[in-house]
Amino acid sequence: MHWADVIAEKLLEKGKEHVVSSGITPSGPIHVGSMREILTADAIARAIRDKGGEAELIYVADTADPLRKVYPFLENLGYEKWVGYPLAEIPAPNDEGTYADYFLNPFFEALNAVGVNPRVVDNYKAYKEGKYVNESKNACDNIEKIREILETVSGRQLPKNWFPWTFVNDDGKMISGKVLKYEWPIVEFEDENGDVFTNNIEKGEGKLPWRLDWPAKWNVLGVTFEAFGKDHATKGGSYDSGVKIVRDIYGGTEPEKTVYEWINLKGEGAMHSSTGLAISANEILEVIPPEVLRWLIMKPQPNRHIDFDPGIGILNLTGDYERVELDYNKNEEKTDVHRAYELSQVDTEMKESGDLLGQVKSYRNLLTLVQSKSSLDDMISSLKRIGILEESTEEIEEYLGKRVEYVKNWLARYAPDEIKFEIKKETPENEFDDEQKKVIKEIVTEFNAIEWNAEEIHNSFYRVQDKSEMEAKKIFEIVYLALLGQNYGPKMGFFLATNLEREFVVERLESY
RNA sequence: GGGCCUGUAGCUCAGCUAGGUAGAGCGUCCGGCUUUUAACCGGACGGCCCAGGGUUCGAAUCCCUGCAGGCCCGCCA
Repeated sequence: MHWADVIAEKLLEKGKEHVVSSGITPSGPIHVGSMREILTADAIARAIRDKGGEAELIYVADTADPLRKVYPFLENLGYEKWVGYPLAEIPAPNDEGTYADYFLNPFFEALNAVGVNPRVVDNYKAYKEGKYVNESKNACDNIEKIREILETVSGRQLPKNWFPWTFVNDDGKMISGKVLKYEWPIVEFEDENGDVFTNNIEKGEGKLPWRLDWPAKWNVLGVTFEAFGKDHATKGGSYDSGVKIVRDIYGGTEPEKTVYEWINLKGEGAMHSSTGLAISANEILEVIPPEVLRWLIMKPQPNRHIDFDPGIGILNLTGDYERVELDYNKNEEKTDVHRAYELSQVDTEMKESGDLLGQVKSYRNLLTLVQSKSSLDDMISSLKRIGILEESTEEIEEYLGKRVEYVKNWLARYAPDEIKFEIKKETPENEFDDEQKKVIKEIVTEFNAIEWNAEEIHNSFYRVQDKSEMEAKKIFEIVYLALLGQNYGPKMGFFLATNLEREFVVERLESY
């Protein structure tokens, strides 16, 4: 059984209705690794619904968190002065809206593209609206109990004057301080300079510290399931303390959990936006279709790490997906791999085979097409000319246009050189010997005689092989050299028939 | 120091929750389709299931002890 179904069944044993929560702090560009959290949650929510349960997917944006430091991507933008302020109150790098929105909005676009539509909870607003009042009061009234929990579970010593609240000073900066006086909902405290401030907890001036904030979310939102990274799962970590706090302090229950592994950039290590070693979710969606991004995460078990290779690995990833797609449509009996394919669909309604363009839509074939033709119109008329496409509709053009964009972007940004080629406008310099020149003549003769389609072109290479006793491989090389200036290239039949006029090819060959 | 995950065919992994004669994809080799930027179809080769112990009629699967790799323990997914 697919992992999402296993978890869903376990959850359904406990009840029919579920709240599946996930969340990320929008402190920078939200990268592919972060996608794993919400896509894992989404898969489980879908699996619950598929089995007749009800599931609501919630995304908590931790906009109340302070900016921790000046990240590499913030250097020289004057963010030093904003360190310590809530992300919801800091201006965006482009000065339009808040810092949090600046990073959240593109992420929501990405979520929308991959078919994830959670209810968004803005944590900053939630505090301001008093959503956490009960939990905050319980926390402030039970300092000693909480102290004991945190000290036992995490094994660390809390400061003498520890108070379960992160304060803000009059500027709105989040600071630590020493409590002078507490009388719900007002807390009076002193910062390290001896300045005295008051916060009204009821009004969300300040927030609960993380270890209390997380279980408060569980309680307020009624979370029954959450997938989170292993940093929170360590023994004595925030999940462990959260369990005790939600039970003993807030009077609720902890959610079921799944711990997922990180996504590494192949050969470089875990993605991490603060070190710049990360590819954002949006960047990836410019290079592969959304269903393939889902596939990247749906296929492996959550507890296995994923090596993401944006280079040649993209060909394997897309090829893998396309192979399973064909297999899915062929087989009645569905395996876990097929289930992973279902969960990779952007629309929950399964479409009839995605066979809109047959083999042409394959990433690999489009690589050839894109590198040979300058415009979408050219591509479409080529496809029509050789009969792969009977008639172009608006739907097809839009579909093909999107796929072409992915491939173009990949070629420009990540593709290794071996994959790239260019049809040379000027005849490339080649020193062909007599034998090769003889073969060229025979190729020209063949090309002039045949019907200009993929199959015939291929056949002609083998006829020349028989006549000339030169290996077909060598003959292919000659033609690649003449057209591309390199001794390798895309599948010849499809390539020539689709992309080049017979006259052009013949003329080029005759010029040697 | 504490913890989590992983260790099964050359590679990537499934199988382990509820023990019952070892699986897939890719690669390799052979054959076919008149063959290619790492295409398609059929077949074959290929594994002391990390090691050692235990439970059991029976263990890749459960328990214990090691070893190796990755990672986490700072409100970093």
